[in-house]
Amino acid sequence: MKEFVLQDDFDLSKTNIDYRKELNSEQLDVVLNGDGACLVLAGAGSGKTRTITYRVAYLLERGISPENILLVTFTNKAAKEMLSRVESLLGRYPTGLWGGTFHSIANRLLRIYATQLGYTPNFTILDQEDAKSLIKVCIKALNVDTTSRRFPSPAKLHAIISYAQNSGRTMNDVIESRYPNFLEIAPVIERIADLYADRKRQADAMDFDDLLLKLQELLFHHEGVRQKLAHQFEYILVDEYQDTNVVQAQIVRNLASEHNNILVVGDDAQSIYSFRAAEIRNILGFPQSYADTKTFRLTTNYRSTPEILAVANSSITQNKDQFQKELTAVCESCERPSLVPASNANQEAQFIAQKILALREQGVPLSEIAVLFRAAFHSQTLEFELMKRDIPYEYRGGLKFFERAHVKDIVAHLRVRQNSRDEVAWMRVLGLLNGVGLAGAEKMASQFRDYESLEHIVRSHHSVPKRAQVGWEGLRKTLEKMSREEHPSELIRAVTAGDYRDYLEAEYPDFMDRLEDLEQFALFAEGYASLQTFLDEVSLTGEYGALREEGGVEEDERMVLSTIHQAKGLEWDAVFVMHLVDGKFPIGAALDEDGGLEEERRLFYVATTRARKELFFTYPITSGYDTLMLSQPSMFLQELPDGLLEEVKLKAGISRSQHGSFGDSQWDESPTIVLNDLGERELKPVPKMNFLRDVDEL
DNA sequence: GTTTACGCATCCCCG
DNA sequence: ATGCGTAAAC
Repeated sequence: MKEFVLQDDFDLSKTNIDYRKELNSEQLDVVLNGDGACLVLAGAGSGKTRTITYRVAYLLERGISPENILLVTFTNKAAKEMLSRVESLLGRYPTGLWGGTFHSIANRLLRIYATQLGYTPNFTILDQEDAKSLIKVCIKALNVDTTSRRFPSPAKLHAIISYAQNSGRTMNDVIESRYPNFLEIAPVIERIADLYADRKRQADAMDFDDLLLKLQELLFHHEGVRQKLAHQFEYILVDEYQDTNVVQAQIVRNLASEHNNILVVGDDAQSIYSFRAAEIRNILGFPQSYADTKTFRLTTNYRSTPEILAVANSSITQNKDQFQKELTAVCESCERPSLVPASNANQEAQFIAQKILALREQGVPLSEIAVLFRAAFHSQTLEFELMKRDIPYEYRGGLKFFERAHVKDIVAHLRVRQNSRDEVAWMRVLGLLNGVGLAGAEKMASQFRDYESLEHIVRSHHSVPKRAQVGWEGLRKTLEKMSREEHPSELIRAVTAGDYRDYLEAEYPDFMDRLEDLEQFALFAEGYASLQTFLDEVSLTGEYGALREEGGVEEDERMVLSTIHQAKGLEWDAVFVMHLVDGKFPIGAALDEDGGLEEERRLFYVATTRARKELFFTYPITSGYDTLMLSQPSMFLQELPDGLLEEVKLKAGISRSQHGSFGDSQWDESPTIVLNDLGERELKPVPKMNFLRDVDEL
């Protein structure tokens, strides 16, 4: 056992926590010797979160003030979880500790220093959709000819602009290397990008990229601020460092520039955010960037069975561009992961639903079961199946609650209340009025630009298109009421009590449900003291912080549907990875990109290593409802050596299979897949009745 | 010139 | 289901 050099001024026997007992030697080493520049290479399931949590607790026990510690995590949820674990370790919540994502930390700091950068402290945050609509306005304002072949969509344009900013490269460079087909229109794209930046300025607004960029700008150009902050953050810990980009790395470097106590944790095998310009060299080159870096390795996997790890280890060795590593399992042996070919997406969904029920019978709680997929919309068929069987689930990925149209409408109202220069919000609010489209909204919004506050705008006279006059009068009443209110929940109710209610009723058949949503939203808002904090939370998390109860079902009783990206850092007893066919996973579009295939494989690695005990790989061998198309199983499955997986055959009498326990009679009706003598798959015709039923379910 | 209605393709991943 | 582009009405 390795000996540890302890801090002279600190006696480990006097701590509340028995670090030696609760951590393994690798973890303990990090916790006790994590001062200075430290790189922790932590494999999946190696107790990374545990190590960081104990490290924070240790620092606090050593007498470091919470406000001198900065903990950067990949999601805000992760930060909250870690801090509450610190609380249960220490018996007190580390109030004042800085924890959150890069974006949320940047937001907090920028609210303080906004004026030094030419923004006001109540600047607006633009989300993806806002950014898109502002770019749309810019395209129109520039009179760009978009009819010429293959002009990029606003979303694509934003992706290009965003990538350039996050990678610290020029637009031209990015277009040349990643979007060569847009090379001829590169000058046009740059003009759009410039106008987009101007418009954001004018609206006192930042998009997500600006949050990072402006913070970096602040630290770089304002020496006093850098010194103050770098002095404040005595200890900095960064989780998931393999997914940081160059801007984030610069921010970290600046913030750590006084004390140099910078501890980063990550795993190059789990780098899955290159589309966000994540820079793997940040972690690989960390020892070169920081002198006297101490490197730690966590290589013992406490999460998964050896059989699951064998699959993960074997798969990731196919990647060339990586550190060689192998995770060692300590869990007991169990069954091999299952390989489940289904005849179509519907049967795949049926199998998963059925198996989930069987697992629950065996005593696995629903909250310990997850189904993972590559793209948010891959879960559709499964969702129908789960609803049909009343299996409660929680969906992660895809449209977040705060991104739903009616919620965004309300938020837009709140935003103009907070920042009356917020052009994007105005466009949305005005666009709701009858007779007002893109042009009309812009005409009106441009008149509002010079006013100081909402109150002034409401009291003044504006030229309003004839068709919109009635609508505007209604809106003016709502805004008038809003300018007298302060609290977010009252503001929300002011909107839903006004003309917006009529709009909802006219527009959506399910408007009662939506009104109910908005009342929930107002209730949620009651927990916030200021409008600014509330809006920040809405923009930066996209989802309720605390899970709400739906239909009386609490979190514990629900299984999880999630994209693999969102499943990062999480774990479950039983995991299904679905839609494992070529074209879907690895997803076709990824193969065009440099290193795309290897990133897809890392994604497969992340998915695999989420499972503790049971793992199922499922895929439909056909797709389409009218014309059946045969699909190939994912290459990630095909490239695995024989014997790692247990193939499950779905057919009549399936209860005889080794996995047993789904001998439900309805399987007799299901399409049949058998292996012929050569081991090739034969597809039996799909029974007609069954086929029609499938169609009805759409 | 604008708005809106309608048919069509489309949808990777995130804060 | 959403969002785009195109064509008809205000």
